[in-house]
Amino acid sequence: MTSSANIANTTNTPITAFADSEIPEVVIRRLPIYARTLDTLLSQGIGNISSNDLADQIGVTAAQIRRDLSYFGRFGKQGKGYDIAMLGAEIRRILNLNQHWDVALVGFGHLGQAIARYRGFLESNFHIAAIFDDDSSKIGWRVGADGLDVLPDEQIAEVVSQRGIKIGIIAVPAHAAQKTAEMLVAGQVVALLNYAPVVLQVPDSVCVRDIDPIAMLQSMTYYLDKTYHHVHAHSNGFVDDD
Amino acid sequence: MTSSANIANTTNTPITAFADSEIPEVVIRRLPIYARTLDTLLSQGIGNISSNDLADQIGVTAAQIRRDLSYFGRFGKQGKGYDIAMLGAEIRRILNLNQHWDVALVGFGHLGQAIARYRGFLESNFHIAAIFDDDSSKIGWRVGADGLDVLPDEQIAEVVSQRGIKIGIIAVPAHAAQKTAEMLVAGQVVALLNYAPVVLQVPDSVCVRDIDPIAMLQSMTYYLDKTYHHVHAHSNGFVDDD
DNA sequence: CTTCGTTCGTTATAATAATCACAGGGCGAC
DNA sequence: GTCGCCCTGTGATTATTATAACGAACGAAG
Repeated sequence: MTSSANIANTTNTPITAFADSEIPEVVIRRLPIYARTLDTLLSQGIGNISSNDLADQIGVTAAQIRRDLSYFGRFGKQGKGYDIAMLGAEIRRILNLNQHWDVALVGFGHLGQAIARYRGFLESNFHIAAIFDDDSSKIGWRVGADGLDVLPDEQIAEVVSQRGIKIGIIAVPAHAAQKTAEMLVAGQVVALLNYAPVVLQVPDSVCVRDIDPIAMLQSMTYYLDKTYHHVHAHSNGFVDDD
Repeated sequence: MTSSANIANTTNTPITAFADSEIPEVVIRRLPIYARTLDTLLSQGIGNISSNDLADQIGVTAAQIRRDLSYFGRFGKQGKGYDIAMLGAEIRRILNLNQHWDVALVGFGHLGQAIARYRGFLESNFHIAAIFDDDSSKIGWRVGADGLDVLPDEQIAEVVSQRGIKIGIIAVPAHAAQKTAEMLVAGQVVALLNYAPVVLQVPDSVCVRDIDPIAMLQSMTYYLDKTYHHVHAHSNGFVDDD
């Protein structure tokens, strides 16, 4: 059975099988932000923090943080707050961030190359272990420090399943995204990070996250125009009153 | 008063002033996907569609689509469904997508350059109208078809406010993101698309959307390991049983 | 040893969002 | 016309998520 991935990964009820746990998916999505914030605090030499102060840093309520964490255990001390190093480690353990995760990148155009070079990735616990493209002129390129070859996309399923890669990044044009998703799924990939502006149809067991900057901008202009519709100054100096 | 932007732009209740309308923000976030899907259908020569069929395409329920649209009016016909061209136009009107929006891009490293080149942007109704960087070696670069100059970031507030730019894209390293946000806000920008992995502290009146691929991956590995923790095949052919 | 201020974990409550379900409009067939 | 089917829009209901509130734990100070 196939169901399409949730819209822009917003609140949408995940009827999906990967999230049938008792812990709400929204909570899981907040954990990486908690972990990252704790890392920052730790690097500033701070040893512990109350849910209140942490909440201020992150922009949520203290109750939400305490509630979120309570799904997983009791990590704080009354009167004291949370030990930052310990809580960070706990969250990373919960999210399985203590291991490195191999990732397959499909699409090596501008976007794919930018992803491959992105410092955030290089510094993370995710490692691009295979790169694919359908453009024969790109096949065989040597990429990065570990000399990765760009492989033809027909090999996705075979290579990915052979290497046990469970995470795929889709950085292909919209028209090729669904096909790409299917090839990755055929190779037993169960998590997809999708940069293509399409709603992927994948089995319920596959977890999808969409990165969709245009949709984000478009959802913001809804609010924008409430105030800025009538007079819009352009860079040519003229004023455009529609 | 300043509040930090909501976590990863997930469900979080928007206490923020920009969203104090009666229409839920989650609904607004779905509209761009509806619009895009309708565009695709239209380009396939389909003239109208029922909420049921549209729901299948998008991966939501039909009731949700009907309910979402009902916030804005009555666009369908009983027994017939929605006229695709008309509904698409209505949604674009609601989202203020009928005008072009000038955008300021801050940060012209790998990421910023990839954004500037990204086809999705070029084809959208958003137009990069100013580019800033703090690296003096990049200042003065001529960029793109319209010969944009890369400007020093001290000029952000001045240039952005003078040109009436209301949308900013933050593509700077994490450590510079907060300062960048402040400069943009000082220039009267009211919508921020933030690629930096930090929670921005901005006034309630400013709308922020975060793009955070690492956080997305990290939230997916929570589910992954449930099944794939014990045996993790590496590309070297060995099997790593932790 | 007791008191006091602090802060957690958790239960109870409120707010939000999604779904159900159905009345009624619309259209084609006959 | 009227029957039957399809499909919308929306009130009612349920599910989910966030917030509030508070008892109990901890530690410092006297």
